[in-house]
Amino acid sequence: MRYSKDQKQTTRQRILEAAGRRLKQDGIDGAGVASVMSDAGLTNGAFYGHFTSKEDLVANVLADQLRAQRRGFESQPAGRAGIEAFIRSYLSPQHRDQSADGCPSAALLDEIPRRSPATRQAFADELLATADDIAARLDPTDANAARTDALTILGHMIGTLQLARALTDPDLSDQLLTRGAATALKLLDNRT
Amino acid sequence: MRYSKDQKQTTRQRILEAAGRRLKQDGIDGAGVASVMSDAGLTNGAFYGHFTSKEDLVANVLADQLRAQRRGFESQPAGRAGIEAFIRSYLSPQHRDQSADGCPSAALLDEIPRRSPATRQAFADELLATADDIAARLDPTDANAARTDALTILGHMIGTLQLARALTDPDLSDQLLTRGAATALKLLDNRT
DNA sequence: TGTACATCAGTGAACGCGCGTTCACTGATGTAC
DNA sequence: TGTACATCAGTGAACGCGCGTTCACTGATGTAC
Repeated sequence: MRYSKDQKQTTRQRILEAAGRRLKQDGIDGAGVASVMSDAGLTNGAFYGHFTSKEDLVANVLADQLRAQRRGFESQPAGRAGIEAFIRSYLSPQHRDQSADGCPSAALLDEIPRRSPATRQAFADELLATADDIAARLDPTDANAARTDALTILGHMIGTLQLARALTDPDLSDQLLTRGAATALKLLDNRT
Repeated sequence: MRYSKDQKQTTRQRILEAAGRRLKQDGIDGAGVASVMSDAGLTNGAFYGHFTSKEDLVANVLADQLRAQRRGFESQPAGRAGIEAFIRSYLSPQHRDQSADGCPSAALLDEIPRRSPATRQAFADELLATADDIAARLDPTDANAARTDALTILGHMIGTLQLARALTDPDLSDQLLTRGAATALKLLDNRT
């Protein structure tokens, strides 16, 4: 069958989104091409019309997910208030309980160093773009120091969320999220 | 062949150690039973004389790795100085570059929530034991608040190390480690 | 003390299965005349 | 405008491979007599 003009791009995006959810839910190694394609309402074979390999998909999914997250951050209120809103929603029980819809870094960060150089670079580039978005609100006068501070806050948030997800005691996990968010806010205002 | 009295225990420990390195290097899904056994100098078949399944191995490896890390922490100087030494060595370039010999949480934390309930519980129990060790040095008078603070510091350290490993720019990664360590020490002394 | 046997940690080939990937094919739509 | 053909996104069966797991077997050592 032949489809309308931008059908292929639409399908590609559908695969990327289905893959985003699958990878974040099951891990990169745990998410098979067949299940991703099935989630996207397609069959195996169509995959290689859109991506050259699973690793090519992984790189594109990570970039796509990080861009989507960045768009979410950019839509927050300007300045410090936007960072605060981002931190509070990031370290919320909802985010903890909805990995498939959540931050790709929290779901997959420790798997990144094991991927191909191209995948690692795609991830690093997009993550730095997010860090720079945060940095621009932290301190527009010293981009370099602000970037490192933004990365430090991101690392703190990612590690806290991962740990909250790993704990089996729900009350303790809630307490960690609350404490972690308070700490992140403190890092915002006390950067020296 | 029949072996000396505690040969089996020794072999089991050898498998656990080989598996620890493999899992931390290749991820849980990425580390096969055959390669673990080969690393331990054994063949496939012997595996099931020691563990009932790969998942059984995973739970035991995580517990074993966390206990070993805790022993390392306990051998540090007493009090705050010991925590400081722990933080500095944790957020060092050496630790970043030697995942196989390093912290199991940094290598595997985002994979824990996808494992079986028994594995998750084993991980959570041993991690909390470490958190309580740290907490005891933070504030012996309020164990509950200190535990949450210890978890917050641990989450911060784990996320920072993971992020430093994921960055492709070595200078930026170094800066993040330095900044992350300074921040961790600040969290130590400024717990309110 | 010497011999026969039982034990059991470890061997290594084989199992079914799902993985990533390939490829001959389909068939609805756009294009040419 | 109507018909014939080319295009190409998607189908679905098949490929080799490595996975976790099973199992009949080996053979050095401990035990019994």
